[in-house]
Amino acid sequence: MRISELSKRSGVSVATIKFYLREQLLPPGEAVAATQAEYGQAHLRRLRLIRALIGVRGLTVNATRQVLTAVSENEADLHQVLGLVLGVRPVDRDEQPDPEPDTSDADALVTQMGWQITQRSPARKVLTETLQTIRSLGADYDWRSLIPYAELAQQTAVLDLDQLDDTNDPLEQAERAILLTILLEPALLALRRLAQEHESARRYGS
Amino acid sequence: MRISELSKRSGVSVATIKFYLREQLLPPGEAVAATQAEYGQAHLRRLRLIRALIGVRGLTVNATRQVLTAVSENEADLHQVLGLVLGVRPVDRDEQPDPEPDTSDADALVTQMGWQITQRSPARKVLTETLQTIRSLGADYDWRSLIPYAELAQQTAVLDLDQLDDTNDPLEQAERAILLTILLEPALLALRRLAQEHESARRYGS
DNA sequence: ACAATTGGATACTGTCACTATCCAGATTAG
DNA sequence: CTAATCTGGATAGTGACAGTATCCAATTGT
Repeated sequence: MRISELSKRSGVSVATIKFYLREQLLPPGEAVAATQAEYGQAHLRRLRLIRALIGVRGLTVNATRQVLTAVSENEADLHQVLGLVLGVRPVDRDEQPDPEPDTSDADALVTQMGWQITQRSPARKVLTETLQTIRSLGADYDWRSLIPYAELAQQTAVLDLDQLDDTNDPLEQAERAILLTILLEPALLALRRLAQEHESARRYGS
Repeated sequence: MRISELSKRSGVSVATIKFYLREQLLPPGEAVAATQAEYGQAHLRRLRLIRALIGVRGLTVNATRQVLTAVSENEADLHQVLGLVLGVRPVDRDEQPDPEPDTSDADALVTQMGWQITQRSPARKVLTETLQTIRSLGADYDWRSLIPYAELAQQTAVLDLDQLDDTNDPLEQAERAILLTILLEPALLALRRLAQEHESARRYGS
């Protein structure tokens, strides 16, 4: 398969495919001549995954590369892959992470829930920052307010991980981990918004 | 309070405040002379809210303006405010929404759940698109797979709306609606990631 | 009186995800 | 065989977005 066919089958322009090759999101095809390379099904598959992560979930190119390399370098160890995939920062503005970001709210919550989590999970920072922001807006809100949410999150996580046991192929597990952890996120937020709308209609509706 | 004091108290640069004024995210101060205006507590409060929506949640300036005007124009009707806030598109690339976006997956799910939702909720489209993407990546996934998630989302929504009943002031309710629906989103995703990491450690951990 | 600050207009910057153009070599249609 | 097309690779340009920076004349504070 040459680049133009890859483009046709994926619906991604040749220029964009070249861009992904340059950015090392897509591995180069097998060079068959100085100006000719061959691409396979794996490329098509990966290209679709890239489009999903960037287009649907809105990951940056950098974050996407982190996810993809994490998966291809650690296919064997599902727990490791999950850790790496989960460790990808939702927004990675700063290059230098602060040596000691404040995570006190998250720490308290994690302890209370009895969760076993590495200290450097970016989610800790996100959680603490969001809570600080909400408090700075005058609401009376701390980690205790989130405990009911945390319990629902735990049930969600059980649902998620159950679906990884369906298959035994490590590569497929790794890819499914991406789908379930990252790609499902917009859908879960959409579900919450729909449920909120329903609940709002039920309580205050005309 | 003049603009420089507003800047100091909010931590937002004068240039950026001017930008928000230009973009009509922040209402103009009370003009006291040709080159002098007075800002009050409401401005400070709103400025912090703007920063939270743009900085923490990553809304665009346009989406932020939609949320803020929705709130200030419909303070009275909480259900209406919620509808407008929930209707803000997470990403608003296209100006012209397709006349008939495919929402079949979401429709089936909404019906199954017995939810009462307007047809034009953007969440329907997000949901359907995400499912289509996941399927195009080869996974066997449809709206039925989301039912357990939808039930958890419903419980989440109940938690959310319970917290709006704490106060009776419409303005405060509207602002709290923003905090709970929009600003809490990154925190909920962070909670899910933490729970996933814990569950992964529990199942496959060292 | 005079340096500093203000609101407002205009122009500029940096980032990001592409997109377009060129080029020499390779392939294919006639 | 040759002409039109396509290829991978390098380099430069685009458009959207969220700010920044600079100027200006009109106030202020001191």
